[in-house]
Amino acid sequence: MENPSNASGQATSSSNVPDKLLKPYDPVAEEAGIYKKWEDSGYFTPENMIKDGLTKPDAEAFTIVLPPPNVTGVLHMGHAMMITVEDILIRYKRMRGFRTLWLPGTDHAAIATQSKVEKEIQKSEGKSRHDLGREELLKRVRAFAQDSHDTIVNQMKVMGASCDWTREAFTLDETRTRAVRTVFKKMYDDGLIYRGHKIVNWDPKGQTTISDDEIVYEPRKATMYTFKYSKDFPIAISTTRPETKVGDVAVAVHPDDARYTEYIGKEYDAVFCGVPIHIKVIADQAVEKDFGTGALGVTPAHSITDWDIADRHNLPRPQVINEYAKMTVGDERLMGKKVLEAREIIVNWLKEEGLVEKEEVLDQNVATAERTGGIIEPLPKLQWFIDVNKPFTLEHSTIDTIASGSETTLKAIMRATVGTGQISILPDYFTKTYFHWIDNLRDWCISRQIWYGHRIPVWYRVKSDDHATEEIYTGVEDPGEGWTQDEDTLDTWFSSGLWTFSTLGWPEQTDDLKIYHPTSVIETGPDILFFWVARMILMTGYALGDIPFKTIYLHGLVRDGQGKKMSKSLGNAMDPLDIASKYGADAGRMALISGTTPGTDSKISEDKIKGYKHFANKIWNITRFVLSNSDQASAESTLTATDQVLLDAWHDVAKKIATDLDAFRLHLAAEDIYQYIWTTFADKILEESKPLLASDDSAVKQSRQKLLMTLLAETVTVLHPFMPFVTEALWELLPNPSLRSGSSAPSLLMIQQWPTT
RNA sequence: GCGCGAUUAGCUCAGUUGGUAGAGCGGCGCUUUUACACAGCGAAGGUCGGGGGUUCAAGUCCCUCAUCGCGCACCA
Repeated sequence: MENPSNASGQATSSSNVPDKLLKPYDPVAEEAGIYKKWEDSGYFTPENMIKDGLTKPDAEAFTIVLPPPNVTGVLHMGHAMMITVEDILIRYKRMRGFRTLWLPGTDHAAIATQSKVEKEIQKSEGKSRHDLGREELLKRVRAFAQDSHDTIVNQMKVMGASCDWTREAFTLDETRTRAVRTVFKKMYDDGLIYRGHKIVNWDPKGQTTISDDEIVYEPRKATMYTFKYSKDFPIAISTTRPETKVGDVAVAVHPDDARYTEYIGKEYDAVFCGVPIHIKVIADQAVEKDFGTGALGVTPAHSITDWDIADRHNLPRPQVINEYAKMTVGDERLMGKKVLEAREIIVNWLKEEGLVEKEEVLDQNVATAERTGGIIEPLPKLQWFIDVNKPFTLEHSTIDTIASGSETTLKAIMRATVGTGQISILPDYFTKTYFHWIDNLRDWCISRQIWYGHRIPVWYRVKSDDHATEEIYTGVEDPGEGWTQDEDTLDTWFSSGLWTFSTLGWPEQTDDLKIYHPTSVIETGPDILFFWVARMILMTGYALGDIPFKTIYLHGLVRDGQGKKMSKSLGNAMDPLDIASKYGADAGRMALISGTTPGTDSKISEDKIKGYKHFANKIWNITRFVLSNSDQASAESTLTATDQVLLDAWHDVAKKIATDLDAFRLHLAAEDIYQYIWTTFADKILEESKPLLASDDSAVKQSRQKLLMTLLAETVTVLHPFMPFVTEALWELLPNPSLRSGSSAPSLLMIQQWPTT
């Protein structure tokens, strides 16, 4: 090979230094090709690793199921964080000899996806879902989901995700549908799923129910009016929602409140803005003496606490507001009016009648729907629920403190698994948050009035003999002719809750299930600890009597350089693809993981990413130096005492990195390998080597050459989980690149063994 | 109201069981020395939010206050 003459004179060339090493590292030129080599090798699939003798057949399994990204668009930096953390763990464990499976998939995200597509259709065609009809809308949503899926998979590959694409799953595909229906039927038969007429969170904007967890509270100013229903009514009450008061059936006071004892049990009639109401004074512990007048107007149909009070006192529950947040009672003044208009009308009426005693403005949290922003209207509706407190028999259990065949509840399962430490949460202070949530957990409303999702596997028909009785069927298979399926779909978290085992083929008793379940780690953001993580624990405990995973690793939110939350509307969102094309996926990964601890929000800036691009180039140049100066390096050379000390010191570093990775301290591991390579290997060892390599003492020289080659191969190996692309590219350029003997497998760094044990 | 977290160098953050404060970026000075200027060398910069306590020793443990953020509840 000819010595390339370089104008900047930056390189000495040597016969074993490949041309491309003479130029700065170009991530964009390398990364796509490298991913293809990995993928073509088939080694993302653990069975192929075993087949080729790279993993022992009896090796312990290490499993992560990918938290399925919603098919609502593109991946953002939060996803990038998730993929980076998981890929580091997976690559590390693969190199440590585990039977390593990273199972990918996507989530149909029911309401999120449908509302996004609906919005787009409304915008481009001016049509609503009702104009299109159920089938046509679903067709559009599916097409959108497919597009979105393809984008996501591409983004993941660009980031270097080493997941087993042959096992890819979708929360709405056939296998997952079978899992959903199987669990539904089992829960229905156990009496844990029931259909009930209860007060639910109704989103008038999205025209659907939502769960408690899908509510976000927004602080607003509200006027609280203190008034009496009529002139001769003895007790004043307070409310910020006078329009609901036409639905009042009682006034509740605290049993110990001396001011009102004389009225308890008495009943009154009044005509409230044209609506006749009948009010009974009752005593209930739920009333706070010190709030307002200490008397609470009970509106059972439109307030969750009032519904419960009505339950306790056997009160009627007249509905006065409908699904469109409009009044359903009264004369022409109220009937059909929106709640806000009705409020004004009633306030004016109260004032005219001289019933208002006090008006004050206060701060209030208004419940809004996370997805649509609509103000939640509590309404009584016939919906499907999961009973979290009802005892049932758990036939088979490996959950600590819950024996097979014993009676338990879903709440108890969620408590036991985490309480005993069988599942641990990182950082552990979230354990407290988790228990707090369980304490406040009520029955889970699982039916949604949208079309995209798992349709509730319940069918109805009217009995032919009496033409009156309704028959109900629930099951995995469609019962066929004459039956009508429930119109509603399931909350998207129902199917996500099954994810760790539905992806492994359940309800079939597959080998995958035996080998890879329970999974090792679930890695996700704390924002879906309740939505998803807790539901997985619930569902797995119920369906399998087992835990879904051993460790919950919660990463923090990724914010921009100024600490602002990234969002499209703020224009500060970063696209993982842009970062990869500008700095390389490796740089993006290192920037995401360095200086971040689980549970803590992190900030990422282009400067930070740029720093790690420089790091990739640094290793590139280290390799150039080592290769051009150690061409006579031989494995047979003996290390001098000095060099042995240096090698041992590196092995100590490598061991610490392994310890940190085992304990999920990824940020420490990343910083240690970075520090070692740059400040120790490059700045010290390489510099000190220059005179030694020029030495006449061949023992010293050969020892040093061997040391450099060894350190290069091993540091590149240890860095691989963090920066898989540049390390793989360099591995290819090393002369004798195999740390794993006796295998005919292609010499990919990805499948090498970790250098220390 | 209950609970949780954060507060460390100009900026962004590490700091695993208590043992003389670290990194990256930025800034400053010097160096184009044959791996790399996407670099090297050097220096600067912190009473670890305030106060109190435990200890031979506290960024690290305890109490308290302040500010910021988060979760849950309440919201008549």
